Amino acid sequence: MRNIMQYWLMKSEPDVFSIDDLSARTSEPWDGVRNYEARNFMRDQMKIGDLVLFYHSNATPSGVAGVAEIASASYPDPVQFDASSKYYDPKSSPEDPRWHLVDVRYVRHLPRLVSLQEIKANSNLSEMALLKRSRLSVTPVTKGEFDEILRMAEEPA
DNA sequence: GCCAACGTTGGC
DNA sequence: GCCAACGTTGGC
Repeated sequence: MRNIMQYWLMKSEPDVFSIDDLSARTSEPWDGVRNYEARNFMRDQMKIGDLVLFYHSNATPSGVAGVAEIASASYPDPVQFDASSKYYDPKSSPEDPRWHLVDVRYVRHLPRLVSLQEIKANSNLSEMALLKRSRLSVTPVTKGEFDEILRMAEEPA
């Protein structure tokens, strides 16, 4: 039986790691997430091949810049054990890791950025978790929402 | 750079 | 277990 494809939105600050950076790599471990709900999505629900809206946060403007895909099963985030990392977690251990991640792989840039402002203005997207949970860096997206964002990117802003 | 939203920590 | 203090996210 084949798995049902799921859709996600993952935020990254483009000054730190942008869709251009992702496109230059084979895949990227999505490390540093330190929110339990976001972790649970990665650890428990993401499957290889799920599609991701790559969202630029803290940007001018912020918005969806591209598409990525989940490229690995979840595994413990290695930087949680690295005392020199800003993401080091002294309460975690390899025997009982607290933080898990997945690898993310570039699929494509959108023809243009679909801004947060446009997303807010589109009544088809009013239920997006992005809008309801503005601080969560990993959120689920419905197929309808995913398709709508891609459709918007094909049209002039 | 400001600050509102909101998740986490820790004293009690 | 409550909740005030604190820290972080992210739009503007």
